[in-house]
Amino acid sequence: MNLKIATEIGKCLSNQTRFQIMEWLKEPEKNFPPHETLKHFNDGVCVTYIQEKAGLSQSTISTYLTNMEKCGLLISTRHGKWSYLKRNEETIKQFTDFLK
Amino acid sequence: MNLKIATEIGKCLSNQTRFQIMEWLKEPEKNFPPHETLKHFNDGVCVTYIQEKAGLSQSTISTYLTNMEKCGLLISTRHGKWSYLKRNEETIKQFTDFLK
DNA sequence: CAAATATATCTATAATTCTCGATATATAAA
DNA sequence: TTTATATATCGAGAATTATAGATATATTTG
Repeated sequence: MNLKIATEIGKCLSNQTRFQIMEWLKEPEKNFPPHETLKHFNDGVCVTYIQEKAGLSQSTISTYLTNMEKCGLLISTRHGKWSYLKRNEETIKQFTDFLK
Repeated sequence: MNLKIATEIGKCLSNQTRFQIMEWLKEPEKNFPPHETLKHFNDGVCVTYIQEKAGLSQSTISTYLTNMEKCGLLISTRHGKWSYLKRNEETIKQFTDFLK
């Protein structure tokens, strides 16, 4: 972890919707409906579910998630036409350790 | 810790200077000259020293520090005409626990 | 291959944040 | 009580971020 990445993570965490996404992804089963195709949450939650829950436009949420992945807060996995997002616990730990 | 305060902390941590102040204040003795009047760092570091180290204007740093105190990242203590700032480890822990 | 679906990117305007100089306030020193 | 010093607040223009609609790309399905 370095200062630049840490502040990029800070930017992602400076917005309530983005912070909430991090919270929601702690418990996908509790916060999202089951995936019809993918029968599990091993790789996280698809963009559409996150977008619907957040109530913002598709492009806005897509931008959020892309940036959150770029700074390492999220891990993105493609399965066919869907992108699934999950928390990157390793980076999260590096960030909190850096601050503490 | 709640979502609103957490995102306010995120805003403070979204800027390299502000994040660095948090880092500098981990080790005042190492990062700042000794205080002439106050002989210790028990209450942290005075605004002027932080301002000089950061290299930004007095008003900018004062605003930074005020906001960092408002969201609980820093604790401010007045001694005469000086304000001393130190990290608020309790809030920092609450924030990192909230994210994890 | 055409149509449908999911996601990503582009572009532009609105909103917010950055940063400073000017000024105000509080305290100490002369 | 005037002057000096440290910090806080105000006001404004510059810079950045927010957000959406339009469009592009990728993948699946018929």
